Parts: sequence; structure tokens; C-alpha cells
Amino acid sequence: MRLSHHFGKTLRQVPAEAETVSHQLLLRAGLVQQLAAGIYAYLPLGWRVLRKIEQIIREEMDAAGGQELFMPALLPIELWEASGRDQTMADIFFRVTDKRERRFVLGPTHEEIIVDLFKRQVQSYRDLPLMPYQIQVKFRDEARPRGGLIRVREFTMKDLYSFDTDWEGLDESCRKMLRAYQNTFDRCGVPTSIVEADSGAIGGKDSWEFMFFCDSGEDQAVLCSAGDYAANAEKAEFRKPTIPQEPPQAVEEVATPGVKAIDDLCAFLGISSWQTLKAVFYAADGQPAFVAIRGDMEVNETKLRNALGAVDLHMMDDAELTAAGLVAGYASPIGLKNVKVVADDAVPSSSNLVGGANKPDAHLRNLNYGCDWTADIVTDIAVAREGALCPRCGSPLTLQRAIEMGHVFKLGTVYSEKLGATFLDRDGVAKPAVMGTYGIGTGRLLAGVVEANHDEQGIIWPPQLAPYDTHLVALGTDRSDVVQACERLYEELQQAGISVLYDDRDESPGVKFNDADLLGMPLRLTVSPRTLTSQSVEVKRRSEKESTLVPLGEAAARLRELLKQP
RNA sequence: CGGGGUGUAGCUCAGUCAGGCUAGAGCGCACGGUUCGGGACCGUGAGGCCGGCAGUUCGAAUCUGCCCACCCCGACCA
Repeated sequence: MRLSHHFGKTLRQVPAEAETVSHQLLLRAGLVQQLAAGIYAYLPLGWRVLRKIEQIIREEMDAAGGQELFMPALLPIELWEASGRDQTMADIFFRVTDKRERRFVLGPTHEEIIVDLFKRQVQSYRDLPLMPYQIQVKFRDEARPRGGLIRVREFTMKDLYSFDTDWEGLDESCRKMLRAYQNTFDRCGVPTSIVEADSGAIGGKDSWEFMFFCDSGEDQAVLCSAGDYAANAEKAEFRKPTIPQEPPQAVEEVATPGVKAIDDLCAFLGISSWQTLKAVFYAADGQPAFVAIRGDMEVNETKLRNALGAVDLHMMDDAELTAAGLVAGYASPIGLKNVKVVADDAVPSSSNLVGGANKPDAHLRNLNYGCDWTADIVTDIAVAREGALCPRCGSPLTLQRAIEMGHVFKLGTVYSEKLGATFLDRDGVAKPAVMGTYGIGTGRLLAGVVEANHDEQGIIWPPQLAPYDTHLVALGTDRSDVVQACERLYEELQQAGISVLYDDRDESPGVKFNDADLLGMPLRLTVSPRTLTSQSVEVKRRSEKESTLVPLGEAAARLRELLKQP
């Protein structure tokens, strides 16, 4: 490709809209261009890399037993009504209506559709296991696209679905995918770690994410400093600080005029936050829920949502509180009626806590779970914070920003039961297939590759993903000997199977070298009057400072060697 | 959805508080010339519904109202 006619210009300045490194470099190098919030066009350079990423994914999926197919993106709403996800995923649907008023959604994911295909294709245990997959565009009306390609509304994703006869089979399919994912990310030059994850609205059982730790990430991972535990912050457990047990004492009201927040309460009474009971009111699918947690912890809304089995969950606002007859700041679990009570599992073992009195300007001392009040649900609903203790070994936990590069889910039989994906087992009994679902966002992976492979000058492509193997720089385009040597080399290399981005523009050396660094091809080849005095071409790796002179006649052979051994 | 911010040339921005604009700069772009191993220089030139609509005013990029778009934080996120 000649740069003089390449579609996609480099930018000297960082576009104001870009904050993360990958976003800036993707725009500056002319790999992508934004059309609207979270909607991007891939320019030729970006598209070449994306296709290479997809090819690596294909190879790894096929090697693990996957079979590529292709499903529609335009999906009748009825499929989603059948699974109930027309409700749980309503917020992220892009909806479409045809001229007969028939309703469709642009597919945000494809569990319902693959199950529909499965039902017609599979009847017997002898057909299983199966791992169909596709690489296809998804549409999600995300509340907030961000970070360039990191979270977008239209994106390409590899989604694979596994169907097994039993849970052991699912374990095996899952193992294969974990390995395939590890290979994929390794080959793409993105270091990832596997963390335990929440399974969210999709339902199902165990779930893991492949995290690339990186400050541009939007997710938080919780890591054990001794390496014994890694989890998404939404899911992370921790050892809760134990506090001195005391014999329960009688409840006693204490006047606390104007004291609402836990900090104020502690200061007012001269106690520590772990001696208090914090009360938070949530609306869970419209139903009020009273949430009690010790004052030294905070509520993890993902855990709470799972505990309540709720789809919509938010803290009640003042209007909702008033309507439910509740008093914020002075709430107490004692004497509550018609409100579901959820308590964090550290509460029952904490004695003589100070909590609200359910009336303004008063609190109660010596609240004891079991004696004075009980909850409908007692479970872990606390946020794991920096410095909390590892649930496995007790070492301190740290928080890390991360980009989720891939997700692996053990779905189990949730969808196969709901949608009737059954097979006849060897005993002649119809059983639901045991499913898994596995996703990799290709554009996000591209962003991850750039985040993981760059310096101050620009991108440093891993050779296996580079849009071109070499970047040929002609210095002195007004000299016919330079032009002739470049043209010859350009042809020769391509015939030898080496791809070349050829900077044939009439630009100064500085401009050309800077663009070469920005665009990041693995090998830079320079031909100039200087190199021609020895009939050679200067060869430099993007990842290194040193360059070497190679005789023009040997260039193709030598470059082929260099490209083989990074 | 809550909070914050920004919309002026292809890109980065000044001008807006204090109305007088016939709207500027740098980069990029076109043409001519000089340069040529790390974002060169000189000259000439093209390029703008100042996000949109409505209003105030003799006069609006500038003031007022409504709307839209984009970015950031949070909520949300198979």
C-alpha cells in the first residue's frame, strides 16, 4: 500500500474527545473514526488488524472444537419474550419495527437464537457436545459508551455457545474455552488474568472474566496480594473484620438531634463505625427493601440485587421514602412492617450496635440481631475495599482497574429449560442441554492490544497483528535513484510474501519517521541517498533503537528471517 | 437516569465575563520557490449557517429561553 493514496490520515494533535491511550492512538493513527457516541467506522488500517484478530480467534475456537456459523442480527421480539429477557434486557435493546408493525430488536447477544437453532438440529445425546460460534455485530444501547473502543454500542463479538449432556461435560467445555481464550490473548499480545465474576442478568452459575489490568479500564478487579484470589469487584468476597463480642444489653433510646450520617453519629457518641448499624432503603422492582449493614462497610448493589432476585434496584429517593412512611437517617429494623429486611452476614455476630430509632433526632443503643430484630435474608452484601482481607488466605486485597477482554459463563440449564432445548439421553428420557456461553469483543480486544503495545511515539504492533509487516520509508523522493530502488524493493518484497506500507509521499524525513513510529509496523525500512552509497536499505525494528544496513539484493531473504524471529 | 464540562475552519484552540465581527491563530490543505536522516522555511490562496431554533437589541459568536450533540464521573452494563 502506498501511503500517498492511503485512506486514513495521521493526526499530529490528540483529538479533544480522546482521553485513554488506546483511543488517542487509534484516532491519531487513523485506524477508526467515530460516527456517533459509541459507534465507530474502521478505516483500512484498523480493519486489517481487526481481521487478523478475528482470524486468531477463529483458529483458537476451531482448535478447541468450535464450529463457525452465522446468525441474524435482526431478531423478532417473540424470541426474547419466551426467555423473559424482553424485560431484563429492555434497557439496552435497539428496537426496530417493520412496515407491518412487527417488532424486532437488533441482537445484543444470541443465547435465544442459538437455542432456537439447537432445537431443530439436535435430538439425541449422540449429537453432543457441540460448540457453535459466530463472529458478528452486536447492538447494545449502553447507558454510557466510553473510552473509544472499550465500551461501544455497536460492536463485533465472537460468541460461542456450548451444549453438553451433563455438568461434567460443561466443565470440560469450559476448560477448553478457558485454554482457548488464554491462547487467543497470548497471541494478541495482551496479558490477561482470570478473575471470578458475577453472572449478572444473563443468569447461570459460575463465571470468569479475562481481565487486562490497565488504568484505562472501566472495571475494578479485587486481587489478593499473595495471589490466592482474584475477582471482579462486583463479586469479590472478603474476610470481614471481627469485632469484640459483648453480652447483649437492653435497648436504650438516645437523643441525637440533627445527627444523620454514620460519621456524625460516631463523633456525637464517641464510638467507632463498626459499632453502628447502617440502614439503607432500596427499591427492588418497586418493592421497598430495608438493608442493614455495619457502619464500617458499604452495600455492594450487585450482591444485593442477586440476594433479592431483583432486576431494577436503586436507592429510594425522598419521595419514595415518604410514600413508604420511612425516615432516612434514623431508620431502624425494629418495628418495620411490610418491608423486606436484608442484613449483611456480619451483622448477626456484631453485638450492641447503635442504629436509628425510626423517628427524627433519636437513635437506639444495644441493637442485637436475633433478640431485637431479624431479617428476611442474611447474606454477604458488602463491598470489598482496598485493604480488606482475602477470603482464602487473609492477606490484604488490592483494587486494580481492568478491561474485561473475555467472559466465560456456565449457564447450566437456565435457557435450555425455559426455551425447551432438550435431547433424548441414552435412557430415552428428554433432558435439558447443559449450556455455556463465551464472549470476546473484537474491537475492545483491538483497544487492549494498543493499550498493551505502545510507547510515547505510537503503536508497536505485535508482528502477528500488524496491518503490514514493513514500513518502507523513501527519503529524497526527488531523486530517481531513491525512487527506483524503493519501487523495486516494494515489488520484490510483496512478491516474497512480505506486506509493505510504502511511504512514497513527498514529505520531510521527520514527518515520515514520526508517522512510521505512530503507525507502528514491526520493521521500518529506509532507503535514502545515504543508504544507496552502499546499495543497501536500513532496517530497524519498531521495538528497538538500533538499525542495520542490509544490501538491497538480500533484503527479501533477510527480512523474511527477521519477521520469523521477533 | 443524576452530577460536571464542551460545542467557533479537516484538527487543536483564542475571542463570549463587559454586544460593535467585515470572526482570528497554529497545524493541515492548494499553488510557487528554497530545503531534505526525526513533525523545515518563505510567499500566495482556498476553507466558517460561531451546534440548532426562538427571543432581547439599532446591532448577537457574545445576553435570555428551549432543544440537540459530544466528552468525563457516577448509576447501569450478556
